[in-house]
Amino acid sequence: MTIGDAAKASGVNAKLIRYYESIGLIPAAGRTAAGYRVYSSSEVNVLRFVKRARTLGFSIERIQILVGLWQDRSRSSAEVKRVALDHVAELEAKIAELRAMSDTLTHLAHACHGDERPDCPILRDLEEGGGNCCHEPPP
Amino acid sequence: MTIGDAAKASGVNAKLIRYYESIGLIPAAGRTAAGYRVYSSSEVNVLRFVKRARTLGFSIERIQILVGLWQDRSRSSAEVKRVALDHVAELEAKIAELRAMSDTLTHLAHACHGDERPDCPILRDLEEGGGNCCHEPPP
DNA sequence: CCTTGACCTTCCAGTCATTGGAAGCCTTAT
DNA sequence: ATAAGGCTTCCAATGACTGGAAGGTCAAGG
Repeated sequence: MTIGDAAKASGVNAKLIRYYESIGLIPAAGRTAAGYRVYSSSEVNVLRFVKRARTLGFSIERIQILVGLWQDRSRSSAEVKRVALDHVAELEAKIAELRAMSDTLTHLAHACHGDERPDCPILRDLEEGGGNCCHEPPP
Repeated sequence: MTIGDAAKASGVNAKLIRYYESIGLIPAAGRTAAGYRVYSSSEVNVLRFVKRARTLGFSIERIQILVGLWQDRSRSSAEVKRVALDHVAELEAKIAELRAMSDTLTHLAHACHGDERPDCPILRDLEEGGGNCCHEPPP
């Protein structure tokens, strides 16, 4: 199997496979006499594992850990679970951050007429730093 | 006002102010005889605007548009609203993506015993590509 | 007057996970 | 023989910063 075949079989771009090899995420593939990389089905399985993990948003660093655990017969499921839950915590933090942004902007956009006039609460918020909301009376 | 003062006043790092200038997000500041950048309060206002917009997750590209609209007296609020809603749409798309990841992983982690044994549904999912979920019977 | 320390300047490099391109070699088919 | 397509390496770019090195400038204190 050449790198192109492995790419098709795993769903990971050939370019990306080389990159993963270069950063040490996957071990260096074998080579033909001409220098072409050669892949076995077990190496394709690793690539598929990596791809699925990326799809779930794991960082390369954590995927390295997961691959290590995957190939370690004496692993404990607790280790795997901890890595996964650490990632979930990061995802939730990011979601909360984006949620706050979206809610604020949605609120502002709702208050904006969206017509041909220049007056706009969105710009007013950006101008004032969002410190004083239009709905809260001054103390 | 030197760049350090402007940084304190705006909340934007001096290094970042230079970066914003280098990419053309803000116009080049005036200079003293010695070459130090000089800022007026109106320039600090622009920096604050940019900072607030970044806090809301706007890209530099969109902030450029927003600053332009902000300083355009003949703008229509509709234009501003469209930029904001485009961004909200992107935020929501990203949130949905992260939500899906988090939910999948939370589900898998829940199914994982998290003890000293090696058996782990999380690794099984990564291995199999998440294609066949444990709870769905085969057709 | 000189030094110290805090500022300012520019430029270069690295982050993260890719993606793109250029230049050149190898294999297969016509 | 040649053309197409795949493979190789290396370099550069993405977005939005952040860090550091090397050197110039300014105000205060000895």
